[in-house]
Amino acid sequence: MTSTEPGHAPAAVPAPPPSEAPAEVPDPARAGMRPTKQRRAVAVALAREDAFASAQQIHERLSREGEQVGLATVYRTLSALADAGEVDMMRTEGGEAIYRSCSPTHHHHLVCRSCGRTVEVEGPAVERWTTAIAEQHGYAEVSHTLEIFGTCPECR
Amino acid sequence: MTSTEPGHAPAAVPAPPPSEAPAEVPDPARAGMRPTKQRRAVAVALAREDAFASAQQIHERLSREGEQVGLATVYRTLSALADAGEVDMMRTEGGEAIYRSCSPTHHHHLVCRSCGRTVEVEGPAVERWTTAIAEQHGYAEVSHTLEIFGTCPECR
DNA sequence: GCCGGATTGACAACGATTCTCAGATATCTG
DNA sequence: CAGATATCTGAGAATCGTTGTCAATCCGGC
Ligand SMILES: [Zn+2]
Ligand SMILES: [Zn+2]
Ligand SMILES: [Zn+2]
Ligand SMILES: [Zn+2]
Repeated sequence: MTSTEPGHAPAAVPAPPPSEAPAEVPDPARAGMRPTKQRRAVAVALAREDAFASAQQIHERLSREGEQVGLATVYRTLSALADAGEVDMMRTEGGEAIYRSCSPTHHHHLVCRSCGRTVEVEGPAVERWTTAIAEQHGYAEVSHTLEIFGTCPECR
Repeated sequence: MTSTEPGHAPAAVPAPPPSEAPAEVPDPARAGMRPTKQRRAVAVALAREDAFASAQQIHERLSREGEQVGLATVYRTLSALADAGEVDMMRTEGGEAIYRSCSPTHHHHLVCRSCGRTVEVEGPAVERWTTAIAEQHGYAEVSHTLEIFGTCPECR
């Protein structure tokens, strides 16, 4: 996992919040798209984000940091990465699409309603339950969505 | 619940899909809104629907059946009923808001990707799990969303 | 029936997302 | 490396679901 990091780790790191994993940078190429400068910029920007972000937010951040990427391109790139499974996509209560660079395995999210801080969670039991329920009712090709919302410790 | 039907039930009914509960009609009044003709029309239309429906769909159906209700009113009514908890609201993959008249208790949905046919499901274990996970991470005021998608028997 | 606040509806306004298409680029070929 | 070619980009127009505006209408209570 941290294998890409040069092994210079000092012993006294200030305890990086044990929670988050080192946000892997989504790879356009891996998604079968040409790795253009713009796409890489979007991927990197998203990887830096520690919460779900909308296309507009990413675009705004890129602009603010000098990276000139057209809004339409940001939309296209995020949408494509999501389709390819390189990033996770969910919708705000208002219906806006928001994206996040997550670990590659199937998981769900525990999201802070206030600051957006997100924890990835896994629930094998739930996975089994959804499949079982669906099959019980004769539904095939089962998939599901599951998100948990709450107010994180920092925000209380 | 079939009490509004005259009791002429022959023994050979084509097996009404044993699945569905008798869709209760959402009550505007119960939601603290004046029970106007338009609102009742929307409520009834929704209750008749056996799948999630969008504001536009409801509006279209009403128009087709003679009931003249402004599109804006349909939007306002559905949104208000949802806020009041009289109906369930979820979003399509495309972000469109869709509504359904459901049983009043907390539940989730098993939805057919193709025809929208919906089964209400309950999972006490999942409820407990989400709460536990959230508290484990220090998140408070926990809520969650969970939907299961698949292709129903009729659509295969 | 009459009054005042709630509701409606036609239409404008909005915000997010997608489309269009000419010009810039990445990749491939030789 | 140059040229051919398919892909990608960006600015702005266009879509689309949804909400805001506001005069006309309706509802419930007196
Ligand atoms: Zn994720
Ligand atoms: Zn928080
Ligand atoms: Zn429901
Ligand atoms: Zn179906």
